Amino acid sequence: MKKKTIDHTELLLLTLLEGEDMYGYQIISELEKRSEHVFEMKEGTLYPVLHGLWKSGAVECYEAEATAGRKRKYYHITRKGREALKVEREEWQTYVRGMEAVLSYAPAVG
Amino acid sequence: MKKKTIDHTELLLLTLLEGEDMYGYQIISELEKRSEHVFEMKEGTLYPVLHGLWKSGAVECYEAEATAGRKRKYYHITRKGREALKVEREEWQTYVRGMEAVLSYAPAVG
DNA sequence: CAATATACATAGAACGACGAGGTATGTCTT
DNA sequence: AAGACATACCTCGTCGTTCTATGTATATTG
Repeated sequence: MKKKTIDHTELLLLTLLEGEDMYGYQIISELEKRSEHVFEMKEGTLYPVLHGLWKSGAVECYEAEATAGRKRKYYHITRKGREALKVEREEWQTYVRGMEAVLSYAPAVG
Repeated sequence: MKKKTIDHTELLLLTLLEGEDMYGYQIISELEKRSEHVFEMKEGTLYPVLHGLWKSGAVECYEAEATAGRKRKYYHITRKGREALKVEREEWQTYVRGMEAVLSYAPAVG
């Protein structure tokens, strides 16, 4: 546990994209904002995962120009992505339930 | 997120050992029991982590005979281990807080 | 015009967890 | 008594995930 990993990266990304289409850089700043500075995702983490989601069909991608020549790649969640999100959300809940059970364990009498 | 990782292994082990001294095999079965079958830690995961905790001084180790020639290695949490546990417990809580904040995010009005 | 922020991307290293394999003893069944 | 199964320990190699470091390019600000 030395390393501070973020984990559940896909769950976080799909959750953000469920609300609205976003581009990479925006995802990083939104994630930091919404998590109240708990998560500071690095670009080296984000882009490979994002591309993986695209390859698996969980997100679609389109380019848009912001100002002048500044190009952004927006990502849009697909039906497949929403299904994956549902599964991962349930896995997360199971995981937390397990952790809480162990952390707050009180042995049964006897 | 294909792989079902246990993660936070040290936190789980130290939590168990805070309650009572345990030996490896017992840790695995206790963990499965207390987590309501969410965690099925493998020996290939457990022993390296356990040895790491020993090397870092978080646990002490002693041998005891169970029945006949059956030998068990019991692990006992140290003061150092309790301190580490406290830190990891706080890190876990921070992590969960961040996750919950993102997962249940409702944008502020405006 | 240099520094900083935005915006994308990848390669290599580090680390965690697992699968597969190994050793040995005790117990239960047939 | 043999074989299967559970207990109990252990390690090595692999794989997946994340980070660090680095690279490119444009826009803004001092």
